[in-house]
Amino acid sequence: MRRSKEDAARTREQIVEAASRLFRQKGIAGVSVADVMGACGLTVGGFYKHFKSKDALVAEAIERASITSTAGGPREAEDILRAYVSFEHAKHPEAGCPIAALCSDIHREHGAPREAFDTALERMFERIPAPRRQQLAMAATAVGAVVLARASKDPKVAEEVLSAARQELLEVFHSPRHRR
Amino acid sequence: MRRSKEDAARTREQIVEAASRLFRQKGIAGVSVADVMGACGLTVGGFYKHFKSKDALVAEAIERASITSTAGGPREAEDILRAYVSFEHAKHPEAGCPIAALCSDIHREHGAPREAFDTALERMFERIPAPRRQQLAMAATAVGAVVLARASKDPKVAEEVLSAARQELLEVFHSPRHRR
DNA sequence: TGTACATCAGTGAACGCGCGTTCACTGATGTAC
DNA sequence: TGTACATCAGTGAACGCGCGTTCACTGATGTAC
Repeated sequence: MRRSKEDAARTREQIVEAASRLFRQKGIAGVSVADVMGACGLTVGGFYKHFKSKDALVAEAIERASITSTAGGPREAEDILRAYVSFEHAKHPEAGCPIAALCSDIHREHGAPREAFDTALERMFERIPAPRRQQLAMAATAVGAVVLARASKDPKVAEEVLSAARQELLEVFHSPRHRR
Repeated sequence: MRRSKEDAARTREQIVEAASRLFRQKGIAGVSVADVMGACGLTVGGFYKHFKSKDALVAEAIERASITSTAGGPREAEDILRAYVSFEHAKHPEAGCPIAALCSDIHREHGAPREAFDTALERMFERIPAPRRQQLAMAATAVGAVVLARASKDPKVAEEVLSAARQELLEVFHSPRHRR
């Protein structure tokens, strides 16, 4: 039956929120529209009252994740870096960076999800207080470390990779080569 | 109808080869058993005369890619690095590093594919002539750069990321911090 | 070396299943009078 | 303010489709005599 405008808006928010967590956790192809709706206590059919297609939701979920995953975290560049390249982050993709979580899913996508990802990528670069060249190199190291840590079965190797990348990044930050 | 032992062995090789290229290009979930067999000019049914399951093929395909993707390339560490963190590599996942191609697919897999990937990962680390800590950090940067280059829609950004990572890696290689 | 038979690589249709999307329906909400 | 009606959020079944896997079948290959 029909719901009030406020209820409907709240439902829509819930769907984006759930999708944003589920996609990061299980990948885009690994989560069905029914999974997302189920996580909100709803049934599949209602989905299309809120979104044109699964792709439209994917795009919104990426954008949402790209904004909220950095909110409430540390403010200082070094602390952000330490939090990003951490075991905690590697262990919890559903609450973490959508770029690290979806980077190899995304290059098979087209249209809106692709563009949302590109925007998220630029947003990430901008958050690193360094000249462009180092923004890019540091982003590569940070994302690579998290992705490899997640990929390796052995948590000891995961921690090793993260710690190595963390050290490397902090050295770059402190080296005379690094100019703000 | 039945084929000679030699023909059958050749077919098996063909399947692994085709799978190894297709999985790297389109992801594990993006390639069906029928796709692989079709690429070899065969029909689906015959697949199970050669492999227990799709997963068994995935594991073999990863192992194969991990060995062949480095064969025939440059021998010198710096040249290997330059070839790895290149636009050419980013543009051709099907012939490149299976780790960069499948890193975010893999952490949803279990069993044999997972183990094959772990082995490939260790193989990659070992190929970098540096102390363990730097092997890991450099691998993270290299993989991260290729993955981000592939993820970004704009080829200019892709080239920027690769070039930044390449420079960073070469500096680490040449810095006094780097000890063989 | 020749013959009879078992083996098995490859075919093509079928299986159950889960997917994204559509649809007729329900009934509370919102609106026009 | 009260009433009649249109709207539309959410339901649950159905759609066509592609998937991994199974299966009865075919006929050349390999083997036992």
